Amino acid sequence: MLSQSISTSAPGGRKVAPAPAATTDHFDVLTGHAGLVASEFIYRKDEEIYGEDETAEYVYQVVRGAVRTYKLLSDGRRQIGAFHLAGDVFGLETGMKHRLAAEAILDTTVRLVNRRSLEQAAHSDVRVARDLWSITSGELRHAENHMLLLGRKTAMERVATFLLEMDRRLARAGMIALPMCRRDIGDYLGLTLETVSRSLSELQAKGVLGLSSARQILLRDRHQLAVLNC
Amino acid sequence: MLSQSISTSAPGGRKVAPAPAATTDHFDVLTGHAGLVASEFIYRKDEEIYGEDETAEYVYQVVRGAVRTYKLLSDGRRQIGAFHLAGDVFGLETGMKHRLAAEAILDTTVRLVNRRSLEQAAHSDVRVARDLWSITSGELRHAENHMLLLGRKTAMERVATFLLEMDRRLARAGMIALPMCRRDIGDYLGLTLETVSRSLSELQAKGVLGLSSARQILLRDRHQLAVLNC
DNA sequence: ACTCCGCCTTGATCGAGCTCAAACGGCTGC
DNA sequence: GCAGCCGTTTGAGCTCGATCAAGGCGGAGT
Repeated sequence: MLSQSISTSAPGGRKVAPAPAATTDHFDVLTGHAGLVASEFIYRKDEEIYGEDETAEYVYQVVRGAVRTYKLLSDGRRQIGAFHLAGDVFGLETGMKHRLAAEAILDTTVRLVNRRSLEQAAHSDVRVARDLWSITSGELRHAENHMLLLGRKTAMERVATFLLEMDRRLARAGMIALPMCRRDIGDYLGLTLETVSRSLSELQAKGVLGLSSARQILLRDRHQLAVLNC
Repeated sequence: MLSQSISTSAPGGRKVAPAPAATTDHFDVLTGHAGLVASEFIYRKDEEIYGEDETAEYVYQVVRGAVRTYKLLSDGRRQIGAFHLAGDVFGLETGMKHRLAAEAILDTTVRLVNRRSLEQAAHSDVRVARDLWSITSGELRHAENHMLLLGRKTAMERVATFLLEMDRRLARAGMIALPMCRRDIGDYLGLTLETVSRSLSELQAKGVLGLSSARQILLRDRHQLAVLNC
């Protein structure tokens, strides 16, 4: 089945969304400058956006939805490197290939721009070049923090750090509406889904958070989480 | 005691090395272009080069020796993010501050260049801008691979990956001469020094490697290591 | 040559998180 | 309204790597 309601042209065999087949409007977060052609696509839940080691033709920005990027070991063990939420850029590379695979966590709209035209813009506009570097640098900062988490934090500390990150990135009206399942969280934190579930239950029992449903979280005591976060 | 044999001027209160107080020669790996003033410094074993959250005034390149960059938790748990060996650039940031601390693993000579002058060069020369981005992107690639290691690999797999990385980066005449102690390796791999030691002993017992001394390693069966590395 | 000290190895035990298993709950489609 | 299913929770037992402990080894300094 197709990812989009109307199919027109397609990069990499995928189908183009109807309305803004080509716009000169934004990709603001990416470039801060116009002159680039951006298209919108919709990926369905669990659909692959690109694979590991696939040639990197496009750079992406999440419009609506959420994306996970990950690496796999040959036996199926998975490490999610990052979750990308509305506004986030992903898939930006300096080399030829994507170093992680990317999948939609739920039905997700992305804006994408040709990677070569972006590099061309960077060639003529130093501000674009600086923006590209800044995006990669931001990803590196996240990865460095995450290495500390994966290498040295306890399960409870990992979950606390995760909750504070999600609170910062997607809290609306004090509530966190998680787009991802427990397995995704586990594969992000280097834990099993059972350990994630147990940690959340323990935090709920202690009154640190409230779970109105499994994916609707209310943080009641951010200070306590921050202590766990070290 | 001072880090250098002769002291002259000093950035950040440190003492300048005698010979090349200012050269227009290289920092080749960094810029690929001249016009930048680079100084050389010597740091002694275990000396701090910069601290976490310290203002980033300089970008560094290892000339001789080795450097570890790391983050600490409040209780002293440490995660080493990377080892930087001869030729490697480190300390490059887009933000104001260093996100990891840096220490010399042993007596180490570094070349350093003012961060602002480097950014200025990037402003006028798009190739410099591209190089800076590439360096950060290379660090990100390493961090992404390391997240997979820290989140999902077993102790033996981590040690195997480490050995292959060091073989690639510093093998001379088929031998690996490790500059770092077992604790450093453990803090890099998210293990204890005892587990690192046990893993190496086991690999030696299996004939995969030979230890002429604790830090002199001969890889006898790279294929077996590659299998463990997945 | 000897001693000291830091680094490394090895052994014994412990425990945090994993694995295996079962039951629960909420959503979807009939 | 009901059945089935997927995601989640909870329980029980196990295992890998951590912790605690004791020696060994080799290089630096006297």
